[in-house]
Amino acid sequence: MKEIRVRFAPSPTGALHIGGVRTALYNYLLARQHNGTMILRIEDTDQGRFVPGAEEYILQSLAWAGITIDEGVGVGGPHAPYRQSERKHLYQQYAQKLVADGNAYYAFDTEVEIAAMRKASPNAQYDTATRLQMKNSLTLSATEVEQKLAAGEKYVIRLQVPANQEVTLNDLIRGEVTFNSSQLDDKVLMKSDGMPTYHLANVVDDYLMKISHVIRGEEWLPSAPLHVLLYRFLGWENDMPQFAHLPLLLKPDGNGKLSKRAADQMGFPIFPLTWKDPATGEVAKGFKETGYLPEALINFLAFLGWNPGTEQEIFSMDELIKAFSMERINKAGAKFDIQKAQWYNQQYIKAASNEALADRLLNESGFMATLENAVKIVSIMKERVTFPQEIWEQGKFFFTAPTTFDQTVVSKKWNDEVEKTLAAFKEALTKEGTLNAISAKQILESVTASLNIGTGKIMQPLRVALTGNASGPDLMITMEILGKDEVIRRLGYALGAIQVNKS
RNA sequence: GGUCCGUUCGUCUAGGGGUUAGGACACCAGAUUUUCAUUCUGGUAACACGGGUUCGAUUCCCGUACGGACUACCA
Repeated sequence: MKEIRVRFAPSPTGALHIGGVRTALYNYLLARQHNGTMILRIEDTDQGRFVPGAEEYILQSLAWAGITIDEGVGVGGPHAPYRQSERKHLYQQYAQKLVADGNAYYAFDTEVEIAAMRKASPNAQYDTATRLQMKNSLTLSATEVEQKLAAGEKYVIRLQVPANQEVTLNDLIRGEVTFNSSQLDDKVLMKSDGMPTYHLANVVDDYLMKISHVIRGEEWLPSAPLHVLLYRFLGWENDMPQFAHLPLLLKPDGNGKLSKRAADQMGFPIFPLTWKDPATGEVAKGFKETGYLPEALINFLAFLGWNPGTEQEIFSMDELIKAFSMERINKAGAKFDIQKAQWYNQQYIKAASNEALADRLLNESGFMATLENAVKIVSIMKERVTFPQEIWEQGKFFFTAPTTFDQTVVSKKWNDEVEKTLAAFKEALTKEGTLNAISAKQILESVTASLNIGTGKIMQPLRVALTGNASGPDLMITMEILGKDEVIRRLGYALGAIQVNKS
């Protein structure tokens, strides 16, 4: 079998969209499964849309997601450079060959002239039907063309699409797809600024870089026959890569392509990392900063449009690599269900090591704790949260003594009897040595037994006194983490601050 | 408008000429838990429609409807 060489080829026009991450992922999965090569090529042929920082952002995003690049921008390789702007000199010769062979031509039309042609009839485009009314090397004499070129007049090179030919491509996901060439327009291959368009550049580069599979979004399907024609005219049809057009990621509600606007409305991220638009200064929070674990996001993304055919839902990257297959990619677009993403994240948080989570707590929460305590806090909190930061948001009381107390519990359960019991508990604690979850429970039980009060009556008030909250993790372990002195201190404060219900 | 692609629970999907149409998320109920969350158990819920082909179609074929993508000197 031919060596698998795939490429992810984004253009640096802004932050990498989550759909782009999935495209990169599928490419990566295929490459890794076959010991192939994953290539990153930057398609920056549109100088007008270049956004500073975008390329670096793409690199960082892929790295965060765990998608490693074997060859390309950032790592180099035998086909360098991998930035199309730096390959500019390569494309002209292929355009020239197409012109020489009668498969492309020079066109000198102005924007205004083209607009007028389009307006003239309903479905007009620059194609076999209209090209002879336009200003190009097909309608101008050879000397006129020479003169215009010599005079430095602006021109583009357009593909001369043959009339009425069936162009069929075998898409790995959709099977045979056939187009009639008469529907295709004479796409611009070389722009007037000397840069190639996407169509020429991607065909030339994929050929030169020996790409075996072009895996890209479905939005490219309509222009795929054009690319087939290009391979044919360039004499590369036998080396043409296999095409696979991926189903689109759709908005969660309604229809249409998932967009930043839709994501903003629904309140979830759409970029892997936080992105600050250099032009507007607008900041968009990323999946990473929202608290998504890269492994969870990848697992979720892999399942949007693909599934292993088994009932297993949790897959590590290595498992995905083993299980992945192009045949099992779906045809229909998939709505982006952020709730499922959250569920995945929750699963991965629960499975994450306490050490790793403790590390994040210590580094990101701004709270101080011993490593031992951090590990304990994380181990009881991680079962209860979806995102890492919720561990310290919901566990804030571990670090800061409460000054306000849950009013519902106070008004319903705080009374003289409770106060007496808590005071006795506090008293009993002072006589103890070290406090841990087991001894805390024993002391509490002996106090409640001696005062003849049900444990159930005291638990909620005790929790409120200690944490301010009506609910939370296991109270005995909470006390162990707080430590004896702190528990006594908080009890003392609560006893003084909370008003007894006089009734 | 034109071209192309698509259509199984609300969502992601499995399945495939004869099935109680399976799983997961979400939702609902119950159990467990000192609380909340977790966990466990159970439940509601789907083959877009119309023709064919067939003994039989959700599955194959053709239409229709609906949805989407594309329709730039953007990728």
